[in-house]
Amino acid sequence: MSIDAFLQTHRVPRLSSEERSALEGAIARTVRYDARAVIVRENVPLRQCTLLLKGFIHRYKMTTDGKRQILAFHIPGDFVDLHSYPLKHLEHSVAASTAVEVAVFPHAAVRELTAQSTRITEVLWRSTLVDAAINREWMVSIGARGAAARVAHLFCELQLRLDRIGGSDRDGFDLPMTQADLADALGLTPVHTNRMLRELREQGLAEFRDHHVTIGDFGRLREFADFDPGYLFFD
Amino acid sequence: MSIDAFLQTHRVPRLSSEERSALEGAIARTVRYDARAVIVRENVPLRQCTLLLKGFIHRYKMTTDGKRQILAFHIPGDFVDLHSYPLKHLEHSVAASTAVEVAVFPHAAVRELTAQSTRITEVLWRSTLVDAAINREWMVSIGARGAAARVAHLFCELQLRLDRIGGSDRDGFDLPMTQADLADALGLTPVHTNRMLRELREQGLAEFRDHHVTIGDFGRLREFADFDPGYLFFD
DNA sequence: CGCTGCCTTGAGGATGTTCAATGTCTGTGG
DNA sequence: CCACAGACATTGAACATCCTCAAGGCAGCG
Repeated sequence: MSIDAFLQTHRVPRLSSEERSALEGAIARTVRYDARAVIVRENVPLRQCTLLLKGFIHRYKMTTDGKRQILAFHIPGDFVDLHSYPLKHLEHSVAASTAVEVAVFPHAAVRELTAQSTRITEVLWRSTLVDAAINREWMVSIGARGAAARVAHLFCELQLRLDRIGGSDRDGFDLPMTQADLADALGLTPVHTNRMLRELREQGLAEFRDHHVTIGDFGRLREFADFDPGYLFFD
Repeated sequence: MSIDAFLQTHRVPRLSSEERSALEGAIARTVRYDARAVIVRENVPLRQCTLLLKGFIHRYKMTTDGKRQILAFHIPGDFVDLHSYPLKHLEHSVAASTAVEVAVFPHAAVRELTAQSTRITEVLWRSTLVDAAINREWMVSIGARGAAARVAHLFCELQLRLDRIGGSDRDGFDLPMTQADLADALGLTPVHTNRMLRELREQGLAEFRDHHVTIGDFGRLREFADFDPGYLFFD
C-alpha cells in the first residue's frame, strides 16, 4: 500500500495488480530521517533510489558564493531520486524538509522491474520526466514572472499536487518550509519573499502563516499567478 | 552513422554494434525544417520523437503576458523531444533556431527498442535525464547568479557540449542565436544582455559577434561563471 | 534606395537586494 | 518561574541591479 500516493500521482498508464505488487516488492526497506537531514549528497555514487512516503523533501544546489537554489519540493508519493538509477549519481543534493519516511528501491531491483515490464519502465521513466516538466515551469517562473506571481504560482502548484494525494485541507495545505526556504526556491531574498507574502495577504489571494497556506479563491490566485496545471501531467 | 553525435554525448554505457544498428534502424526518416519553424507545438499529442542531426533547436514556453522563456538549446546529437515518448505530449514548444535536419523516431519504434534491450532503454532514459540536469543548472543560473555570470555560464556549457561532438573551433564556437534569444534563455532583457556581453568583452572573458563566441581563456571564464561541468554527466 | 532586423547606447524608473533593527515564539538551563 | 538564546518573521531605509522607453546605427535585401 505504500506506493498508493505514487500511483495516484501518475495515473497513466494504469498498472495491473501484478505490476503494482512487483513495484511494492522492489522496496528493500523503509527508512526515517530527521528534519534537515541530508539524504543524498551530490556527486556520490548511488545504488538505490528513494520514494517519499511521509513528510516533505527538497532538492537543492549551492553556488560557490554560498547561495542555495532549491530545485524541487517533494511530497509523499514522489520518487525523489529515481533519476539516480540511469544517472548513477546526482549533481545536486537531497534533504529532508521535515521528519520523513522513505521507501528504498535498490537500483538492482529497479533493473529487474524494467527487465520484466516495459509498462512499469514507462511509468517510472514518465515520473522522472514529470519532475523535469516541473523544473521547466520553475524556470519560467524564476525567469519570466514577477516576484508576487512567483510565490502565487508555487502555492497553486503545491495545492494541486497535494490535492491529488489527499494532502490538502478545505482551504489550503500545510507547508512546513520557512520563508527563507521559499525564497531559495523562488530565486528571491527572504526579505522580499516576506513582502510578497504580505501583498498576497493584503490582496486576499493567499496567506502563509504558521506553516499553513490558506487560499481564499483558487481561481483568482491562479489567474494572478498565470498558472496552467498542464505541466503537472495529470491526465 | 547519423546517431554518432548522440552516442558521443552519452558515452555510458557503451553499446554493442547490434544495439547501435537497432537504434539506427528505428529512424523512420529524416526531415528538414527552415530556421524559426515550429517543430512541436505544446499540448499536441505526439507519435514520434526527433533527434537533431544538423543545426540548432530550442525549446520554449510563453507566459500569458507574452514573455518567452527558452528552456533549452539543442545541438546535433541531442534527442530533442524524446521525453514525448513517455509523456505523450509536451507542455512546451520546440522550434528550429537555424535550418535543421532531424531524424524521426516513431514512438512505436522506440517502444520496440525498449522492449528488446534494457541497455538501450537506459541510454535513452538517461539522455532525457541529462537534459533535466541541464534544466536544473539553468534554474540555478537564473535564480542565483548575476546577469554577467549567467551569460558566461551559458557560454561555458555550450563550449563543452559542442567540443564533445566536434562542433567547436580552436577558440570558441558558432552560436546562431540573436541577443534577444540569449536574453529569453537567461531571464534577462535584450538590452541588459547586450550590456553584459560588452562587460565580458571588456574584461577579456568572451566575445559574441557575428554569431560566433570567442573565448580567450576558458579557465578564467569558467571561474567567473561559477561553472562546474559535472551536471553535463560526461563520465 | 528604403525597408527590416538586429545591435548599441542613454536616461530614468521599477523591482528586488542589502543592511540593520525589532518583535515573537519556543525551548533550555539556572 | 524567569532569563536567555536561537530561529524565524517583519519592517524601514538606502542601494544595486535590471528593466523600460527611446533613439540611432549598421548591414542585408528586395
